[in-house]
Amino acid sequence: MSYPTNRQIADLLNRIAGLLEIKGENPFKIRAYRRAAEQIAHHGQELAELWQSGDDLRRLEGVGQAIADKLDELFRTGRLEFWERLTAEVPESLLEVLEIPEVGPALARTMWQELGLTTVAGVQAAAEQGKLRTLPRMGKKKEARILAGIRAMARRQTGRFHLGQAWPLARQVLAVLGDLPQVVRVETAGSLRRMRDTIGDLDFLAATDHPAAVMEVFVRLPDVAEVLGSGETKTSVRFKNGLQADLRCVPPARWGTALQYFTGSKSHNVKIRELAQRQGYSLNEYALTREQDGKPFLFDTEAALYEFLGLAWIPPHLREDWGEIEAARSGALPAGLSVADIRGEVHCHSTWSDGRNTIEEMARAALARGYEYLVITDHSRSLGVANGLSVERLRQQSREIEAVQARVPGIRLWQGAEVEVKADGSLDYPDDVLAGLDFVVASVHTGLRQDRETLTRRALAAIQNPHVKVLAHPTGRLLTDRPGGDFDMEAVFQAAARTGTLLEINASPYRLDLPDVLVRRAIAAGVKLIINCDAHGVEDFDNLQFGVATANRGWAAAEQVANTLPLAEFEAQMGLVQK
DNA sequence: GCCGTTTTCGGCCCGACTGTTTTCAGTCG
Ligand SMILES: Nc1nc2c(ncn2[C@H]2C[C@H](O)[C@@H](COP(=O)(O)OP(=O)(O)OP(=O)(O)O)O2)c(=O)[nH]1
Ligand SMILES: [Mg+2]
Ligand SMILES: [Mg+2]
Ligand SMILES: [Zn+2]
Repeated sequence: MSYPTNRQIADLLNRIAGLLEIKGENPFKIRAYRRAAEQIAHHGQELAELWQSGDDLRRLEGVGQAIADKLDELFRTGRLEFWERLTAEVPESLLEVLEIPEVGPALARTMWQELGLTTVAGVQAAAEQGKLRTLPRMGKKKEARILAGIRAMARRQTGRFHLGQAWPLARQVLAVLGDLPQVVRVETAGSLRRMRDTIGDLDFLAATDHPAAVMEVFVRLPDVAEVLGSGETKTSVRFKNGLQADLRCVPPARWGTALQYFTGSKSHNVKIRELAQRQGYSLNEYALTREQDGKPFLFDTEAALYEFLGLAWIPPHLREDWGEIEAARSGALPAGLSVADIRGEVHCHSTWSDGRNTIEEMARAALARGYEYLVITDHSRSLGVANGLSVERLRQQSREIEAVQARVPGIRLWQGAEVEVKADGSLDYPDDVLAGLDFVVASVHTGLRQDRETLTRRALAAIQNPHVKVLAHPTGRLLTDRPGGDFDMEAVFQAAARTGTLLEINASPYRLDLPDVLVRRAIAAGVKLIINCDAHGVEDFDNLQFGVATANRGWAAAEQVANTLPLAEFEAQMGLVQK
């Protein structure tokens, strides 16, 4: 029997919240379900394991007696009576209706009760026939907005995007807005500033006394397909590629509070505002207002605001309500690391397999970034689609790397390989070949849909192989569609901690693997990490910032990341021979 | 439903934009 994962539990609690909302339940109860769901989704250790070892699930924030009882029932029986009763009362398909932009719980309820609509298709048909406008507080315009929302959903333009799509577009927008004379300051906010692994929309904050002029430029940006809304201080657009963007404008004097607000996360904001309340203030994006006399306090910087509330400035990537507010109060925020702390990488490709640049070009690009070392790890022989190297070609490549090393003496090069972990757990080169390599990185690329036991056995075999120094992209997820394999990550972490095998934080925006949540859990388990761009071309080294952000979001410090070590120490620690 | 540097009961963040609302509800940030 397999237990529900944290993700599945969180989804269930969110679905309960949605149906309760349509039912018209107490909004605070609904918030409680959503809050529990979020905390559980962000918990690095599986609740099923905690439950099995007899831990009290109420230790999790947001989980009290009622939800703990439900989890207990779920783990014991695989069912939840409360959910079964609820779905008997409120059709589950209404949750899809709730997904339609512009359709909230109130409208979902009236459409269901007044018109018997319970599906997206039904709502669409009713809207096309002009039936929705007969409902209270409904009219032609609202009906049209709903139809547009359904079409956007059908074109799959309402999902989430990875950083590789969001980041470049955001830089372009930022450059245009930053050049305007009316703009005093402009910054990305929201999940992009926090560097979440996926981005729902782009958020921009501009400090200006002329918001209309700035928003005018914003809606005329080249790739804007549609203006979704535009008021005095805020405008939303959708770009041609489906990404949405919000621009919020505030007077320059409000910058500190506004940036804090618009950076989020939502649950972080709620907690900060509750903290302000307890201290006798009310906080919004404009000011911190003293309740007793209505005196407003304005802040130029976020740091000044956090300090006023008795907190250290919290880096945006930590603002997820994972305990960062408590840590900021007690001076226990993680030290973190920056891109400049990374001294080299041990996982990259060249034209020898599926890379776009030669070994020399990769070496020179790494050197130009200030790297002290680089391991070339082309694919191993069984990965035919990626032009994996035969043993013979591996030998030839070794001579090529030596030749490049002679031409590019400023950076230490080693020959490694990204070696397939085959379906039976064996590696793709024989031991003597592995022994001849300076650095072996192991990857599970194939058979990621195998069952938990098989997959975990493969990962453990790789970690325990004495030649393997790194397990690359450990979960195998691909953003934004493919979830990782069903590995027992707790077993993976324990094995890696025991053997000292490094777990990768793959910085590719398609992967970010380990994900932030698991980085945090891995660190707790004593695992050492390493951040690699898995560069397939020189420009991929720019992705390092995403990997570093993922480490930071997982509360890492430099000492837990092996490639923050300078060359000599790295060599010593990795047992690399001096040639 | 959860929770406690005033509380085990009584609170629970706060504001922008839209539409048909003639005084504000709903949705979203
Ligand atoms: N105080 C408060 N702030 C909010 C609320 N909803 C959103 N915000 C703030 C914090 C968010 O990070 C910011 C931008 O909102 P978004 O909906 O774009 O969320 P965010 O960018 O965090 O995630 P996303 O990737 O876009 O889904 O606005 C809210 O209900 N209350
Ligand atoms: Mg956003
Ligand atoms: Mg937004
Ligand atoms: Zn690779």
